[in-house]
Order: sequence, then C-alpha cells, then structure tokens
Amino acid sequence: MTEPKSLLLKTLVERGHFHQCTDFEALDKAAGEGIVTGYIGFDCTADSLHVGSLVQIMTLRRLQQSGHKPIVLMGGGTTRIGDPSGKDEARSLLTDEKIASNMAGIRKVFDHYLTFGDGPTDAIMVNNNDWLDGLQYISFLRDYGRHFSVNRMLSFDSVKLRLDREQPLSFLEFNYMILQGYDFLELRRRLGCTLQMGGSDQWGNIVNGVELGRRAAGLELYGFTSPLLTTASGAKMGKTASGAVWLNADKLAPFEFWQYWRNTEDGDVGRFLRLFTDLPEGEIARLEALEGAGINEAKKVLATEVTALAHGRAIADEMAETARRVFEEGATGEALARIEIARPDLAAGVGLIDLFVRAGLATSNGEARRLIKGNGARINDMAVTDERQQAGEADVNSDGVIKLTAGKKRHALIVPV
RNA sequence: GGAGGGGUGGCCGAGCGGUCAAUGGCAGCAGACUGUAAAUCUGCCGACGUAUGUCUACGUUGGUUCAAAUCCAACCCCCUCCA
Repeated sequence: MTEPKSLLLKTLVERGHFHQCTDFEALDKAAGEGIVTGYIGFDCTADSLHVGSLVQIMTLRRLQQSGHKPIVLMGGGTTRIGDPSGKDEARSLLTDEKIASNMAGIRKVFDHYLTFGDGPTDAIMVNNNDWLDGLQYISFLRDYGRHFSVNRMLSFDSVKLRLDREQPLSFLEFNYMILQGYDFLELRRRLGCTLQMGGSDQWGNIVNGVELGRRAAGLELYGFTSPLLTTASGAKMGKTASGAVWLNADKLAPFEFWQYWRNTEDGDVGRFLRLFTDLPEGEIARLEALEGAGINEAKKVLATEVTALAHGRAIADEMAETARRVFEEGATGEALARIEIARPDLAAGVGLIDLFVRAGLATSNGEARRLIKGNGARINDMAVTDERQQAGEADVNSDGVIKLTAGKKRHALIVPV
C-alpha cells in the first residue's frame, strides 16, 4: 500500500476506517479525479441501528465529507433472506411488515449523520427490494448465477463456519452472497455506484460483487472494508445492562448513550475519537495523551461528541451536564430516567422492590431482591439494607422526587403525580 | 428411501431414572480496589414468595414409574454416510 493521495482515502486511513481494499491505488486515483459514489448495505433486522453499525455509518459520513456521494442501501430484499455471515444458525424469517417498519426506524438514524438530497454529493437511500423482488428466477440464474462457482462459495467464511460446525445452512441463505453481489451491479447501473464498503466480515460478499461486475459487465468496481470493532480488552462492542446500545433515542435514552461512551476503556479513547467524532487529529492527539485520571476528560469529550452526532449538540451538552451533576456533585440531574407514581399509592407506601422494577433498574422482583442483598441498591443515596423496606412520601427529597440508584451508575427518578 | 448421530438455561457445553432449577465456561449484575476505566478478588445469576416453599423449564405430544432432562412410542427439526 502506498501513501494515499486522495482526501477520501487519506481520511479513512487516518481515522482508522481502513482494513482491506480490493484495489487501493485505483480507488485512490478515482477518488482524486472525481466524485466516487459508494454504498454500504444495512440489514433491516431491527427498528434501529446500534453502535455495532456506527463504524459503517461514520464511513459513509467520511465519504460525504471528502466530497463524494454516499448511498445507504436498505436491505429490504436481502433481509427477507438473512445474512449467514457470523451467524451460527439461521435467523428466523421476518415478515415483510416487520421489515418495512424496521426500515422506517433505521431511516431516522441516518438523518443525523448524512445530508440527503438531490445534489451531486447528497446522500440517497435506496431499497434493494426494488430490484430483487421482481427478479425472474431462470433468467437471473442464466445471467448471473453462471458467474458464481459453488466451489468458491463453499470456501467463504460465512459458509465454511456453518459447515465446519455442522450447523445447517439453507439454500435460501446460501443465495445471500449472490444477491448482495448483484446489488452492487444494480447500483452501478442505476446510480453509477463504483464502491462498496462494509465491515471486514463483509469482505467475501463485497468481493463477490466486485467480481460479478467484472465478469458480467466488464465494470471496474471497488471494495473497501473497515475493521470489526472490539474493545481494547477484546469484548464485542455495544452491550450494556439494558441490551444493545441503540442510536435511536426512543430505544436508548440519550443519557444512557452518553454514559456508554463515558465508560470507554482507556485504551480505546483515541481510536474511538478518530472513528466516531469529527474532532481534528491535533485535538485527538492531545486528548489521547492524557494519562491516569486525566483520561477521564478525554472520555467526556468523546461521550459528548458522539452523542452530539447521534442526538444533537444541545442534548449532548445536557447529558454532559447531567452526568456532571450526578457523578461529581451527587445531585439528581434533569435527564435521568423519570418514572411517575400516583401520589395516593406513594402515601400508602410502596415496596422498594416494586419501585426498582418499575424504574427499570431491575427486570424482576428477584433481581431487585438480589440487588438489595448485594448492597447495590440505594434510595436518595442511602443504601437499602432491608428488602421489605417501603418508600413513602417522606422519601420525596427537596427536588420533589425520589432518587433510586442501582450500582454506581444507574439512576432513576420517581416522580409523584 | 436406508443406516447412524443429535436437539439442555442469552451463548457454548456437561448430565443419561431420584440427592437436577440442572457441573463448568462465556456473557451479564452487584460488592471490594480504582479514575463512572481495565485487570484482579468475592458474591449473585428462571419466575413468584420474608421463608421451610410453589410454579415454569432440558425439541413436540403421549406413555412407563412412587419418581423422567434422563426409559419407551410417535412426531418435528438438524447433522453425517449410503442410495
């Protein structure tokens, strides 16, 4: 690999997005000469995207920032099949209605990261169901199926993994890579798209598309992958107590989102700042160099910057301020989860176990009980020692709420109404 | 179609008539230590219940037995080999 000359590849390499490329020099040249249209496909398996997809989203953002045109490909059609990559077994099939509603949820995420419109470098969103749904089986097989060798397909990791583990792989799923390859060709024809990007687990699928373009239509297409993201200690990213770290505010409260980034491991701070924020390199280098407890400042910047992209600057600042009040002053903060409770109920006394469950700090009575037994539960910052303890009106503090805490970091406010 | 193997908690994976809510690992939660970090150590980790307890769970449905994740039958699904 030579030093990239184009702004696009320079940016992607510098920001840590680069893992592999089918033809680095050629893509570099193309990006230096004109607008490159590139796409990344997204599954519609959930009604939001989570941080696992954030590298991909940011890759599209970098593409646009570098003066090129991003396409968000919604896998409306391919989701009806299910990508076998990285899956031990077949996912259950989703209904078409579910896919449609998932797609609507995902669309909202992208508005925060890309500028959509009709201009030359404006982002557009397309759905591969538009062309996959109407495919004629026989003619499709004759035109494109002949370019795929089963011998080769069997050697792909996504397939091999299943076979090696003696896990079933249905013919339906086996076709996924063919259709994804076909998507690329179709996007080239419809929109002049010459670049497909994705996570490194998509390498095989992407290469298929590039090769199909060459074999079936003599086209020169490029593939580019980003590293799969794990934390410095090797864990997969994106999990919290309450589940995946979603990018939609209605799936994960912005405060939790901010907290997720605030709790980044030390060794990841620099890498994440490059990947997930727009901060200039100099600023990142400065933050990254902080040592010991000082690195916490960098984590706050990281959390606020990432939240600003996902939820807007105003909300991000509010979350930073809430966190400061809650953690550094021990106060209650506006943005904590608020759960309402009827005043008469409260007057009669409510069991704390019940309250923790209602507040979402425990998923079952048993879990709340365990939390209390393990000294992890607090009410208004006082440890709860008796699981039969009740909360009453006397527990409402000067802010007019009852503050519940689970562990050190999870808080909720009970508001009498 | 034939022969053999298999389906266990979020995942991996033991158990192969009672002592099984089910060993162990991963993931998760809490406590200690810290910096709202990592690593480490400790405890917890199906639901309900203050609790001796009750209920639900080992592919599905029946059966044998005082007693079944464990035995039997049928069915469903998967894998391997043969045709």
